[in-house]
Formats: sequence, structure tokens, C-alpha cells
Amino acid sequence: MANIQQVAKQAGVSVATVSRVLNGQNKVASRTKQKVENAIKELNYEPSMLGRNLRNSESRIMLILIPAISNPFYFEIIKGIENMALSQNYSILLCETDSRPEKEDIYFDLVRKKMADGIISMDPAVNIETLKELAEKYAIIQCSEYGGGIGIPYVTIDSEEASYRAVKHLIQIGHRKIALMNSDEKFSYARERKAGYERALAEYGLPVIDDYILYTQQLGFEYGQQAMKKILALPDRPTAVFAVSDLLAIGALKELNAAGIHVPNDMAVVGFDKIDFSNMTNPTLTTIAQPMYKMGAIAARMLIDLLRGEQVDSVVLEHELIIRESTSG
Amino acid sequence: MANIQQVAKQAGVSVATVSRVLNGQNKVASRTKQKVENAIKELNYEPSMLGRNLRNSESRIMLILIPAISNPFYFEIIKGIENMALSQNYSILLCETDSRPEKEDIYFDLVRKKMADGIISMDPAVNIETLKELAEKYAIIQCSEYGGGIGIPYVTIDSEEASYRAVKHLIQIGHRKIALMNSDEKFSYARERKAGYERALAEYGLPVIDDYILYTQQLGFEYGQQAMKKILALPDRPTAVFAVSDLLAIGALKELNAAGIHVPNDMAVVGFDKIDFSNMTNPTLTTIAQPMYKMGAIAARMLIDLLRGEQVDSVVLEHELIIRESTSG
DNA sequence: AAAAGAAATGAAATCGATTACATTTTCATA
DNA sequence: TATGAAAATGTAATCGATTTCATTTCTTTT
Repeated sequence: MANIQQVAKQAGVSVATVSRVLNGQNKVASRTKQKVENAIKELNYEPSMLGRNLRNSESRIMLILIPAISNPFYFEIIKGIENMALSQNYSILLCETDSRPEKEDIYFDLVRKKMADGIISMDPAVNIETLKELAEKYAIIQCSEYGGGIGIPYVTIDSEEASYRAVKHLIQIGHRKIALMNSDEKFSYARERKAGYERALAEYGLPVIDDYILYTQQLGFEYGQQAMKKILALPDRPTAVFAVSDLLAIGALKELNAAGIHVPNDMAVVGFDKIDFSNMTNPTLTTIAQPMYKMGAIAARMLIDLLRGEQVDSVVLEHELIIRESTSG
Repeated sequence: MANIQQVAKQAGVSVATVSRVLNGQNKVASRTKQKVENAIKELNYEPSMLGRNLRNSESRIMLILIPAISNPFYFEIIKGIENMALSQNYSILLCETDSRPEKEDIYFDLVRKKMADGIISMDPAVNIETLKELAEKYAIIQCSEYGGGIGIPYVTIDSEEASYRAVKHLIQIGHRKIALMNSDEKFSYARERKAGYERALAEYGLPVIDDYILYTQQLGFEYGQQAMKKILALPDRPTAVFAVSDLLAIGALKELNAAGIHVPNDMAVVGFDKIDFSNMTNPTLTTIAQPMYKMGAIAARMLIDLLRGEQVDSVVLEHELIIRESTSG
């Protein structure tokens, strides 16, 4: 547990010199450098980040806000963030908010108290007012979900277009009665995906039927199962379902299975996100793939740039429709 | 961005008094306290944890080491850890090691450099020598997986017994040819689960057949699929499979499905962990439930106790066999 | 009203680094 | 060899809190 003073003493130099050796920037005579390095070895010295961080007024920690760690959608994004962060000597503090403001606030406090330098928010349920306020003093990036028009840079995909393509695909393979399994429209992605759904229907002159639009409280299997139960109870049952999340779609598949309804012959299903599990279901799930790793990496890069005081612009990434068994028997 | 000095000045008191108000322990006259609190409000002051942490020589961050964030097994454990940590004013730094020593080392460095106070390791692939060495100077708890006999406290379940019960269940419903889908035996849980498997077989006078014991490199769906492919290619095909992880079991189910083999009639399957997905498969998966939330909470509690310099003892928690469709058609 | 004891407050050291500025050393050149 | 510029090194302030010990203020008691 040696500190820089002791190293300096041992090496017979000043702490400034030790610090210079540590950071390798200023020139130090190689003989001196050697002495210092020996002292470091002998004392088993590890520089304390507490001291360094205080002096530099930074924590080199970035906060990642996600609604639920159990949604696999975030895995690859997190990986992308983490790798970029590590490469720039940042660590990530992963915060599951459960979409609860109190919990959110605990973590926001870490930023206010300098324990974290900035935030990447992926929580659609984040309190946008608080976020806006924080953004005035701290670096914040929105990833995947974003509250538009509030001046916080974001990286995301074009949800409306993705949704449009998914529904168009269903129409093109012959479906006319297509249900939408959406989540709460307070989330921008939900509004956009609905817009894409409606645009596709409109393009083919199909009516938007209220009964075909379901809203789920959350994005879990159970909610997909429940929603599918309601769909099956409909008098004029649709022949296809587009769910705005793979988790919902998988819950729906489960319910269809239980009801003995064949997918895709009796009912086609499309999901969204291309989580790993979507390839393990029976049938495998047609879905929209987002460039998640890339999205994460870009978000981290943007945050770091922001922290450096650079100007950063929002980014919209490409997506892809992955056609699998649930729409093509 | 006010600091404690400015608050003191504004309130017309010394920094010591401000600090006392902040920490609420020492007695401060209520009039003074009021003045300080007003100053804090007026200046919008937030105490910096950088300063506090340096002075207190602690970071109030605990490191959580997991091999892969994509294994749902860890979700509830992490929740348990997080909640306990937050309640004690700790934050958690989640580290996915990918079972790569370099990455492990990046995170270990955070501990050496005082950026984290202690570690909860859940990585079976962790370098046990490094861990042992670190444990001499820092607080470390092993959770779920543990390297025995090295004096690092752990919390886990009795894997041998759990495995024994799972296999016994298969035997009791009539199976005689039972395959084991295990992971690498360098992991203690793998060795223990194999031991339980063998004990159950022995108890019923069944032979241990080498061909029936498969090893997978990792615990992902794909590995379960591959392993099941091998099993299906066996000349004398077993009638049941016990997989040491739900992910493997789900991959196996997928492969069985693809091969048109009925589960459980033609082949019964048992998993391990009771992850959420295990209830979404068709058929639903019989599995061993671990008290994951509790395990996490206890691990965090143990780590905090350790950091306080208290004596902590290892804990073994209960498990439960959950019988579902994959073993009872 | 004075003295003693308790309560409140303050001054200054401390945690462990970085860095601006000052000083010393080195070395080429005249 | 003296000189001056360049290179190396050192001194001390600083980041923002906590805390020990000293001092001041307030109560209580006689």
C-alpha cells in the first residue's frame, strides 16, 4: 500500500518525477526513470486512482442506464459500449432502473457527486425532464431510445422505417389482417413503430383496425402471452402479428403453441431486435436486426467526445429484416 | 459546481461544520445547521465523492465478475447484489470477463488502484491464483462458483446434491440410459455435477457410460445443439439428457425439435438454473432452481462485512427441482 | 457573578495524486 | 573554460472532502 511519496523517497527523487514516470509524458532521464521503476517494483506500488481522480476532477466512469438487465436486447449494446470505454480507459457502471424514478435518481446522484463523468441512457422510461436538466451540466448520450428535440445527442435506428418494412413483408406474403403488439405510446419507439405499421397498411390500402392494436405494459414474455390471448379471443382473428420486441413475439409464439395454432400457416409472427433466443424458438422468429454492438460503441465514443468538449452529432444506423420460419413455413 | 469551501463561506462557518452537517453525526446547533443547509441549497452544492473517497480511502464500489452477461442465470443474482449494495451505499461495477484473463486483469487493476473496494467473483474461469493473491490484500467473495480450499469465502448451492436429484428424477420416471451434458471439468461445478450424476446412477446400479458424457466448451445455445447432435449420432442412443445449464438444455431441445424427436416421450431433458426462457420453450423445461436473488444479496452482504473487517463464513443455500413438460409429457 | 463543565465551532493536517513554476544540471559552443 | 540554452528535476499549490485537537461559546451550579 505504498504511495507516491514513499516511491519518491525510495528512488531518491521527488514525487513530481515519479508522477512523470507514471504518466510517461514529460521527459525523464532514463537513469532516473530506471531508479523510479525499480522503486515501484520493490514497493509493489500501484498508483491510487482516488488521488489521481480528485486531482483531475474526473472519475473515468460512465453510467449506463438500462430499464432491465434481463432484456437480451441490451447485451450486445453493452458489449459495444464496454469495449470502447475500456479502450479509452473508462469503466462502465451498469444501472438497471426497473423504470423506477427513485432508482434512476440514485444513479443520477453518482453523476452529480462526480462519481461518474457522464451517462448513456437506454431507458425509454427515463424522466426526460431530469435528463434535460442534467444535460446542462453533464455529458449525456441517448442510445437506442431517445426523447427528441431536447438537444441531447442520440444514436438509434429508424424505427418507423424498420417497422414499415416488417409489416410490408407480412403484406407481401399475403397477409391482410395484421395485428400490432406495441408497448406504451409514451415511448418514442412505440409511436414510431406504430407509424411505420400504419404507413405500410396505408400503402396497400388496408384499414387500421383498433382491435388489432394491442398495448403491453412491459416487454416481457408474459406480456406477449397475455396479448396473444387477447388476439386469439378476437371475433375476426388476424392472420399475422408484428410485435415490437422479440420477447413479446416469443411469448406470443408460446401462446400460439399452447393453443395449437400453427405458425406461420395459421398465424405469422414478426419480432424486433434479433436477440439470440429468437433463433432457438420453434419456429425460429422473423425479426428486425439492429446493429447493436456498433450502436453501443458509437454511443460510448460520442460520450467520450462530449466529455472532451467536442461537438457531437446524433447518428441513425441501418437495420435489417431477418426472415425466418415464423413468416415462411 | 460549488465546493465545501464556498458553502462554508456562504454560511459563515468553517468547512468542518459543513462537513458535520453533511454527515449528520456530530452535533451541530440547529441554527448553524439551518444556515449551512440554506447555503447548500443556494449554491446547489453536491458533495464530491472524489474528495470524500480519497480522504476515506474507499471507493464504495464493488466489482462483480461474470463470465458472460448474456447468460440469464446471472440476472437475479446481480439484482440481489445490487439491491443489497445500494442499501449500503455501494455501487456495482459489472465486469464481463468473457473468461479472458486480459480482461479480468483490467478489472483487477481497478481494485489494485483503489477504484473498487472489493470483488464478487462469479466467473468459474477466473484465474484462481491471481484471486488468491488478491484476496490477501483485498476483500473477495466467490458467488455460485468457487475454488475450494483457498480461504476465500463463498456462497453457493450444493451442486452435487442438485445434480443427484435431477438424475434420480430421471431414473425414477423410468430412464436407464441417461446422458450428461457437462461443461469443462476444470470448473468445480462441472466436477460436482458429474459426481452427483454418477452417484445417482450408482445408487440404482446403472453403469457410467463414457459415450454418454459430453463436454461443451461454453454454456451457450449453440453448444447445446452441437452436443445433442453428437448424442443423436450415438449407436445406442440414451433416452434422457441432463444438461448442467438451461442454455445447453434449450439448445438441445432445439436440436431435438429439428430432428423430429419428441420430448419427453422419445427423449427427456433436464436443465439447470431455471432461467426465464426455460418456461418459454416447447416443451417447458424441467430444471433445478437456485435461489439466485438470495445468493446475490448474501454475497453482497458478505463482501460488505468483509470490508468492515468482520469475520465471514461461507454459505451453502438450498435448491429445488422444478418438474415441467420436458420430463413429464 | 464566577467557575466549571459541556457543547459547538474552527484551524490545520491529511488522503494521494498532478502540474505550474522555479531551480538545478547537462552539454554544446564560443 | 565560461556561457547560455535546453533538459531534468524539485517545490509547493491544488483537487474536495474528513477529522483531530484546540479554542470558543453556552449552560448550569453555587
